[in-house]
Amino acid sequence: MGRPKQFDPETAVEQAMQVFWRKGYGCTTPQDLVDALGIGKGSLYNTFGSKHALFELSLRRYRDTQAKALTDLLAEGGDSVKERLRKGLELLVDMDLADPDRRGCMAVNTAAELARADETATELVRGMFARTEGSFRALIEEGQRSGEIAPDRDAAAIGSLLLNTIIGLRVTARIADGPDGMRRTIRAVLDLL
Amino acid sequence: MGRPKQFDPETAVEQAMQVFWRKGYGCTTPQDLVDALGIGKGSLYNTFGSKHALFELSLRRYRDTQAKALTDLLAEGGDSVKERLRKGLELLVDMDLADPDRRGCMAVNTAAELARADETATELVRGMFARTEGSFRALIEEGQRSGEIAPDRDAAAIGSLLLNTIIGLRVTARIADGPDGMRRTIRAVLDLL
DNA sequence: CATTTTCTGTACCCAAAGGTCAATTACCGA
DNA sequence: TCGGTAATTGACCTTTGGGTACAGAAAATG
Repeated sequence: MGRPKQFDPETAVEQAMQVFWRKGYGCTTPQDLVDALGIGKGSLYNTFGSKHALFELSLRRYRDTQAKALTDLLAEGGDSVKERLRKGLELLVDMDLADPDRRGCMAVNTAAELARADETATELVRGMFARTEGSFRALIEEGQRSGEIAPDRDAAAIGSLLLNTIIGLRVTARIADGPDGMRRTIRAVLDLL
Repeated sequence: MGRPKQFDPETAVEQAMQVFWRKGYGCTTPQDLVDALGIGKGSLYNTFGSKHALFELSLRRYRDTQAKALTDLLAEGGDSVKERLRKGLELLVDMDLADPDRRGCMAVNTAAELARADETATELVRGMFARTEGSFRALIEEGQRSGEIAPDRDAAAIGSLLLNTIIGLRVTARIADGPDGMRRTIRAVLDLL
């Protein structure tokens, strides 16, 4: 009962996520959000309570859409493990560089901006990183079972290395002026596998 | 002539750098700076002109002290190349984790926060990254000359990989709850060399 | 239709950001 | 010792941040 919302909260969170992703938490103002969501400040605070609460929802949404897309991509069968790795990394770089705002990864940006200052956000980022690391590790283990990767390699360590690699790549995506350095990085890491 | 400054500007920049490093540019307020430098707001603006100008000085100072320390460390002779690499990476991780504020790397944090919004800062960060990448590459080439590293490896690509590795590590340092993941990453990257 | 309940838009609020500006103070050289 | 110059202090200013309060609007229920 009562008056129904004139806007879709999920859509609003999606739009808020885009803003936070581009500007970071600190540099996003209530005005930015009001403009982007196309609703009044009253509705915004009535629905979400605070800028921080909306940020948390945005970060969760990022996890459930963007971060999930990466793990799905890696889990997809078809090619060989190494080929999937190569495609995944290159797709990531291409997407990051194609973004006109060069936002990189929202989780990485949040880690750099809010670690130690926002425990909830930090924990969400930790979770995303752990999940991605697990996907990489599973992929390596699959490669070991199929004989594509030497079985004496430490799959967990290589998983950590691969997670670390994409974190670095997505920071670099924010400032790189071209794809060359990042492609070299990908080449090096794949050659070493 | 005229009244001499009651404070040392270099010391002030150093203190400002510590604040910006910890809080980032956006979250540092004039009040924070006034408190940390122990001078009045008038003196601050009279001497440095603006928050942004002081930030730029701080970032340059970071480059000339912190970033330089890393390249110096890598250039130091003595051990074998791989040993120097291992020591350099482990020292970096230990230092980052020992920092009670877990500030990570100011250049990396700046890239995540200000890329696209502050061209001067972005350019400074690019410069630091390029210099570090060059140091790594030089180290690899030294290892190739000494026969420690296979000469058919692409030294530039491995340099990119190593730069990318420490960028990732220093983001991770901000949120990691322990050293294990980072140590695994180091182990993996060294094993692969 | 009246009522209840929730949403919406506008006005408003306080603190702080980022900075400016006299008035004052301290030094240097003549 | 005194004038000129530059640094300092602290009050002040405007805008914005982040949010609240409220009056009215629009539905579900009876």
